[in-house]
Amino acid sequence: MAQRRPTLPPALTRGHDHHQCVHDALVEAERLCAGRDVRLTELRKRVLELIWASHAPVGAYAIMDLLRGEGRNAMPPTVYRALDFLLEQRLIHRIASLNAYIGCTHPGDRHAMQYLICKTCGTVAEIDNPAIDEAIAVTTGGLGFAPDSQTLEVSGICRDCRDAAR
Amino acid sequence: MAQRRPTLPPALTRGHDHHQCVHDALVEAERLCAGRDVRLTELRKRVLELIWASHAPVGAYAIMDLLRGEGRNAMPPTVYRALDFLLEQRLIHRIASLNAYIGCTHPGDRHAMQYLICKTCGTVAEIDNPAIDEAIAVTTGGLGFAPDSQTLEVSGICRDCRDAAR
DNA sequence: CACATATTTGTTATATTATAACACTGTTGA
DNA sequence: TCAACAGTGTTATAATATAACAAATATGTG
Repeated sequence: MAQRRPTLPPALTRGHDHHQCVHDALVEAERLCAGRDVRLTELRKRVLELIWASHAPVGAYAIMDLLRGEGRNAMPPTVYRALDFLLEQRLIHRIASLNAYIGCTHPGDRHAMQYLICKTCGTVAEIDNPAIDEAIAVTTGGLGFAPDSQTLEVSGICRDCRDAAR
Repeated sequence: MAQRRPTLPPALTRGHDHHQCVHDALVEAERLCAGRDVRLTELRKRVLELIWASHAPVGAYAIMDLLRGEGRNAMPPTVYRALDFLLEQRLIHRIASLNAYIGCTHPGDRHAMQYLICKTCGTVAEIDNPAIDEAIAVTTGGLGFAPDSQTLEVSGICRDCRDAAR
């Protein structure tokens, strides 16, 4: 098994082409859904795009307002059903401590959720450190606990905000 | 600095004296609050006791119902304020993925939240594995991210429930 | 003790997040 | 063509949490 290197979180990658980044995420989503034989409908795709467009976690009701802003008469179930689909397909994640949703940066491979949440600017960075997973596996294994999903949400202040504060 | 050994979570310790365990938690809470010069009032103490008595995470509205059951006319703010106090004093933790609260098993020392949540029986085990903290510290340090709080919530099936299923 | 102050609790109202239930529409395949 | 199913619309409501202000209780000081 190839060792994964910790990925540099997009939100911490200054000056990236955000438009391109959203586009790539949509293309990848199309590809994955086609391969899984599930339908990335217009609505689902639009919700995914709105989530990616912010690059920060978005609440369900914020998404609803955005949809309404474009003339669609969106009610909560409409949004939540789209979110449920995207969550199931692991194209987005839910950040429980924020009641908000964010695009998954590597939706192809099943993986644990690991997030750094900046309290100051609100950006969230998805990290991917195998060492964390291993440490968790040691503990769960020792206790006979069979994990099937997890979320790690670290709240703090990102480098940019710390630099700006000085 | 002394190396902490992973603690055996109370919920996974079969046959423990639960009454004693609740009592100990309350005594420890009294001690900590006295030392910190904050007031563990009757209401706050009762809420803490109700949370400990369940040994599984309890929702705010469940606590409200319990208080009402004993004649107290509890409204949401009453409960949430008590919860806020207990959270601030780190006598309880909030499990974001469940919108529920649970007693902290070692409230004396500031520590990261690490929980194993059994989907079958609903019990939650607080774990304390320094290796997880270290792995997280490596990543946050490398990214210049200054963490100040975190939650790790692992959902799965505990040993007892797996054994019972066979 | 008496009083001023601050803390805690009560009360009313409302915000925020999420789901249930059922009707309608569109897509797919026989 | 039409039966079956998946997806979306619509109405209502559940579950979780907070704002704002009033009343009660505790604490420190003269």
